[in-house]
Amino acid sequence: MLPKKYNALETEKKWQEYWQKENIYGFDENSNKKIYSIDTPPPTVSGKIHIGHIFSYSQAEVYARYKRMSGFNVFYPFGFDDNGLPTERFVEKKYGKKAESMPREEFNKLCLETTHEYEEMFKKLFISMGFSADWNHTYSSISDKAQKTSQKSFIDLYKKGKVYYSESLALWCTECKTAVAQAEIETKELPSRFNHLRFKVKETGEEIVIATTRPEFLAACVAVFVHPDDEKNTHLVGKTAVVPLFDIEVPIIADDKVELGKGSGIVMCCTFGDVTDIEWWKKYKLPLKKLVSDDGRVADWVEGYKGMKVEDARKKIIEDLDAKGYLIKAEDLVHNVAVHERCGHPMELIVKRQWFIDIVKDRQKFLDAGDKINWYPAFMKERYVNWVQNVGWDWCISRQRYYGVPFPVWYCKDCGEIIVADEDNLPVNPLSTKPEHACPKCGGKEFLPETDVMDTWATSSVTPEINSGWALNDSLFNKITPMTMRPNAHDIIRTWDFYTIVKSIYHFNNVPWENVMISGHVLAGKGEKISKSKSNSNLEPDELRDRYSADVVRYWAVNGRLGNDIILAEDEFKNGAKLITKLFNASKFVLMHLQDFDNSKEPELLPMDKWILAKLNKTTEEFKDYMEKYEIGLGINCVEKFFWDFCDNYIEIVKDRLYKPEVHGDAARLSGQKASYLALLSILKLFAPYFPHITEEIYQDYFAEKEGAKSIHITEFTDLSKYSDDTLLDRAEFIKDIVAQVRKYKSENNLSLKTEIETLTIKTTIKEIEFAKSVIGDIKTTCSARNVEFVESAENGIDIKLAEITE
RNA sequence: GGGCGCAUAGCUCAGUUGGUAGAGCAUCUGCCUUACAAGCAGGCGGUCAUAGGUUCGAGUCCUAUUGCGCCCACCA
Repeated sequence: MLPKKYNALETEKKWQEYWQKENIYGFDENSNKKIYSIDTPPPTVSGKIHIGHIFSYSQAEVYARYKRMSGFNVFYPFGFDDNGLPTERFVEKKYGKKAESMPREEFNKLCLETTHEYEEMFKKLFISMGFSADWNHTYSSISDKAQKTSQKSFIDLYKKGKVYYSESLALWCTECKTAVAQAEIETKELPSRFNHLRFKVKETGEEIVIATTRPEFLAACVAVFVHPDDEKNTHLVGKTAVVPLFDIEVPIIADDKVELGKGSGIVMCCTFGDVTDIEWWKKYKLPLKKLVSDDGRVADWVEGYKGMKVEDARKKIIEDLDAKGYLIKAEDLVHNVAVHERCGHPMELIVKRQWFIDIVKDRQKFLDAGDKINWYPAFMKERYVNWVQNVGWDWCISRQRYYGVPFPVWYCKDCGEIIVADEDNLPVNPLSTKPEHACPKCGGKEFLPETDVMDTWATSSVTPEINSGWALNDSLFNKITPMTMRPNAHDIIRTWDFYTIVKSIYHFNNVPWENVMISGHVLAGKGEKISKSKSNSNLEPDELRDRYSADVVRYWAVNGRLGNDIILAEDEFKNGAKLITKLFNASKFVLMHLQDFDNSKEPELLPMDKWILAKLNKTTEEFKDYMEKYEIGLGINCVEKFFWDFCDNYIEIVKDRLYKPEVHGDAARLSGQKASYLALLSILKLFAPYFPHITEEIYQDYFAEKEGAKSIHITEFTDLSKYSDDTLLDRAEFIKDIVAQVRKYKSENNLSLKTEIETLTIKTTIKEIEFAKSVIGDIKTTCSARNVEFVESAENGIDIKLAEITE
């Protein structure tokens, strides 16, 4: 028997342990059921799990449960992204030590230990939220399996000519001292100054004014540009400009990339202050002057400023220019600067050997792949398309860092030939091993290992391959790929989704998944991201779970529109809490009356009993329609709506029949029992994906024994299609309407709902009367009416004659 | 500058083939009703951002405008 009150915390823990022990959610490789595979996002192990994670992950979780109960063999792994720069920065911050301050091996060991500790915490939290992942299929991006997969991916792309090693321009973070990819850049508004500088034209001695925000690049100035249509300045074209302070002579060139009307209309081109500089440098084959070094300092060849940090050099050069009269004026301005998303530091452009994956050339292929995937919600596809169309750089995958998947690569010490590891030997660490054979080009036997590690996305972009055991030649690979669904939040469409598509297209010429389910973000306020500094400990996932229960938090997480950001408002948890309480109480009522029920009996059902099942059948159909469109919020909405109808109307209607067989007869009671049994069981199943704990509690209390399943979560939704009856649905609405009118009458007259009515006169059309007469017993008990009369009328209405109050 | 989303009750949000505006919270009135007072019944509260258009009918479709947000580009 269910207790009087539901103790969520205790109950939830109990069933979580049971599910683990009984391996309820394990993926069955030998099953004949159709497979539904999910490419679960591995959360980055670089801090804690916030409510935004729970929000997003719960949506996919509910979907996994829905598919499992729809008869699919669900492959739902779980992973952790625990390598690369985010992890390094996290560990550096936690211990207050920089990676370069200790031996590489020591640092890597520290990273590994720290991440494992956090992964355990993450896992516990997700389990406590009722996640039905198959915890036997967990993966970590630093594991041997992931490294092997990632290296195999690299080698495959290398062989296919899609990976290249080149000394070319890279986006460089002087704070993290590594190259980064375009996708890792954010824009930030930073204050700056527009400095108007005096240049001289060598041939005529004329003075020209050039405005720049980065005067420290003067020494690396390689040309000056004007717009070809700028009549004011076209006479300068072909002449030579003299750079102040440094007396460097550079050509003046016309190019329509110059923006008319900005500054003086004359621009300097340095290597490299911004992206336009690169374009001009390439287009006009200008010389290369490397001004910024790896650590963000001015190069040694720049007299007077060498070794200074770029920001310091900027200050000093402005002073120097001013002192010598070259600075005409300076305006303060705020402009958008490209910064590294991990550290917020402004990016530099430098030339250095890096490993790249060739993506720009194949944009169209990636766009085509995007077309083949179903995006839920559909408009999120636009973000993908928008990003792919604008990708301007090949994907730089090498990072001059320490903790990550190593490149399976050595270089011949003699001739520089690139030696790639043998696939059979993966994973390899070139730092501690050597190639098996001499250099194929020169026969050299000495090698230099590649010391860089791969970008963390280079590994997380092969999660379908890691999960399916591609690198292990696992039979699972063909079974579960392409995966059925990829869930993630919209911020990583441009990174995780895009890169995963790139890899899949290059490796298999196929899409990685059939469907993408995109979630929104949880915001702290309007347009305000949840950040660590703002996060309120009251609204941490574990706090919310303890206060409201995991089922309630899950309800909150799915109850919105797919893909939409939501503002965290604690009031919204009350909605779910209320529903849970109601579900428990209603179940308690139904089960109380089912203790002597024999489910094998098939009684002829009374009209209102048929009605509730017909209505539930319709609800189930609607539910499934929404779910197939990944609209899990709308799915539960329609179930919830039905459930309140069930409580407010059906239970009230059937109540008296269940309590008093001596008055209404055993057949009337049995009919009510049958309908109640089926209805509650179906309701529990429909709620089960959302509220896995309370539904299991109720199922185990009564239904498990009758139905014979080990858990409600491995049953399938009840098929009630034989009760489908649209005419009955209409007819029954009329009965509900009578009950509502009676309730309103009593409420308006300040009467208790159980106040007895001597005669209830129902005025309506002949058509409605017919049906109403067939359920007259139910009307009497629900309204507490001794007599019910019918009067034929064009308009619906009721008359009430109260019973005399007898003391 | 390009792309996308949002605008509905005091608050937070639903409303998906166009058909009489919904929920929770808040507020007011009443009710101990053999599941539930952490409850139940009922009330108050909305020219569905604005202006046009399509339609017998528009919160829903189209066009324009305004405000807010996100992504991308720009960063001399």
